[in-house]
Amino acid sequence: MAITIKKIAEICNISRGTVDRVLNNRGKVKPETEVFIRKIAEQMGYEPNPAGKALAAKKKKLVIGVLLVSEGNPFFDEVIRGIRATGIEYVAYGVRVSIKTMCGYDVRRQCELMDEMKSEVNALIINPISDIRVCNKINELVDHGIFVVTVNTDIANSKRACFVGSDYTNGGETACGIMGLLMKGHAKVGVVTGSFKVSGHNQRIAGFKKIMEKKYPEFQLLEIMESEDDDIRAFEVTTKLLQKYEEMDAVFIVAGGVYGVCRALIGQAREQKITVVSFDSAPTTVEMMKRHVVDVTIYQHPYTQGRDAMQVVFAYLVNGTTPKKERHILKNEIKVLENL
Amino acid sequence: MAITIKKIAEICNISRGTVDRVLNNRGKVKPETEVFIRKIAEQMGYEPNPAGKALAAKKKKLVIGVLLVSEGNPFFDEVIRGIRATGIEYVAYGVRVSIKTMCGYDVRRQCELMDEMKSEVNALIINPISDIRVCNKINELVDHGIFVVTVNTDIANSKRACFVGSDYTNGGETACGIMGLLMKGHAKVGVVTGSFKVSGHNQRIAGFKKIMEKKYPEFQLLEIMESEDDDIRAFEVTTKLLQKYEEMDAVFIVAGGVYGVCRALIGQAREQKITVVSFDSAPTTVEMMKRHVVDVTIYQHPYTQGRDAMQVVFAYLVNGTTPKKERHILKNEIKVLENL
DNA sequence: TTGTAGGCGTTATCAC
DNA sequence: GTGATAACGCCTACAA
Repeated sequence: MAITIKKIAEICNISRGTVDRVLNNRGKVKPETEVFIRKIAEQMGYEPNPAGKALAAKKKKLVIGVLLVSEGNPFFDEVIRGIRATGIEYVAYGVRVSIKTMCGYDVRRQCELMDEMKSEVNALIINPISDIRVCNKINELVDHGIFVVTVNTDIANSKRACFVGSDYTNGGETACGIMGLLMKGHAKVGVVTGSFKVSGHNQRIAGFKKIMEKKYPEFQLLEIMESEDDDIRAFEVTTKLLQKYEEMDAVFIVAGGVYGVCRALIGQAREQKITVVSFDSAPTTVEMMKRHVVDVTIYQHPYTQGRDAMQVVFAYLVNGTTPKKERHILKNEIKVLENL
Repeated sequence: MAITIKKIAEICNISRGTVDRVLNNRGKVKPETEVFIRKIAEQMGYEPNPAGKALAAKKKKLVIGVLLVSEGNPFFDEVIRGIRATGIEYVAYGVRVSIKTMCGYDVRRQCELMDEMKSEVNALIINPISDIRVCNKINELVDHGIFVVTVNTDIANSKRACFVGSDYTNGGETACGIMGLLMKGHAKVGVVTGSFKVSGHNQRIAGFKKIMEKKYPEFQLLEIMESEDDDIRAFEVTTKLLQKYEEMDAVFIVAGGVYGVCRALIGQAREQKITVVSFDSAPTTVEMMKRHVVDVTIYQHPYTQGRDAMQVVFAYLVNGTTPKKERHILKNEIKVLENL
């Protein structure tokens, strides 16, 4: 049988209450007693019992806040589905989930919503906009005692406890790896990225280039265009690419705008001659896979991202466990129509 | 706040003990009282609290038995890793894991080991040999009150509570899907299966054929050979295939023997001209991917299979939850070197 | 057949 | 500062 607070109390000849105060840093303990108790607990290898914690947690009425820049992005529909499904399991532990979504990269709005949540939640799951003001606001919440987990996108040098998402560089590497096989090592590739301002997109491109240089010297990267994750814009830039490069036989779609790119290919009747690798599996992307326009897509486990972020938060709030790894990285998977 | 046993007891004006006896089918309750209590519980939507159950479960010293035909099969090394890692999390709940492994498809031995475990475990995770005697033995354990979960391979018409594994047919479909893309729809395919006696292997072949007929009419399936999951045998049959079919430009490896197949390809200096799709990522398979002999491999999440099987068992034993779905199916993923 | 009570481990609330 | 005690929800002896 493992060591408990009660046992430590007996051994130290003090009450469980005091041991609890020490082990949970609640203060109001004489320094000597504190040191002594800590030593004993350490020595005996005390590990809090998750079931006990969970049972006691019911009274706390914990709230997990979720703040996502997700509106109009089908990827996040899945993330939210994972969060909701997991949240239902947690009601028995007295945990409630409060989800707020927003649309577009509006730094001020994200900070505002975080301010609102500051007094209402015990933890926050967020896909932060990459901006110093958001970073500072996150740090502010953390200092206020809120447990913050970033999901899908991380924010550098912030005090967030954990990041749950995929490895962007590896996503690009994987895209190039499969494209190399599909093209037998020879391709003239057009690239449609989301934005040069989004580091995740740039990382994917860097990963793609890295494998290209290492494994596929016959690959030729024609040009990189920005779609701003917008289908219309994607349609326009792809049309330009097609006109400019008659020889183009592959397209790497780094981010959103998949549908727009495909419509451009179809519009120029080049969709059967060009191999397309994209990311994620939005409904329109799936449709384009069924029409054999998109050949393969790289999948980032959106549902699992939501679920795992919730599990990390739950483990902390209810069981008092801090995540083992500060980055929780999911694999990039390759999907064809058959294993979607 | 959710409804508890205590509340039901108050409402019914009887003791918690009696309510507990009813709700957990322990008998020794007057039929009328039983009916009444059940009605109230139903009405109020009683759901046992997992934390309470977990806490009380500590005294039971539960044992999860694991019986795997796994020796010499690297796929199961990963399954076991998932089981072990998950098991460690469960010691705090008084749950112990007892793993027995065996080698080769020895029905009598598997039944013997199940007999041994019958009196020692509260649940069993097993990859059953497809045989009526094993099926009967499983039913015997279930009738004896043991919660049985099959992992990786299911056994038809048994009383097992849940199956955790992948969809074999879809695995074959996925293999054909990606091969179709790699070969631009034109291939003369040699197939090396494990055994015609193993239904999972046959299902994969059926899935492959299905997509072939539907999507790739130009595919030609040359011949199917059995390797008996043995590298030497695989080497031999592949060598024969190579000699017989000069035109062969693709190989579909349905099960084990990947290394043997690859060595044959290398031996005949055909490895660069032939596209290879295999299953799983044994160390030798990874090596052959690095040497560009195997192009892609289909991945069945072995670690996750182990982990999820444990979670299903835990939820039942400790939280009293029966699995929502009787089949817990993991996706078939496509792996290249970059996203292994 | 039913009721009582203590314990599983942690935590909050008192009283001292 | 510290200690005692009653929850949290469930289970199981044992008593009636």
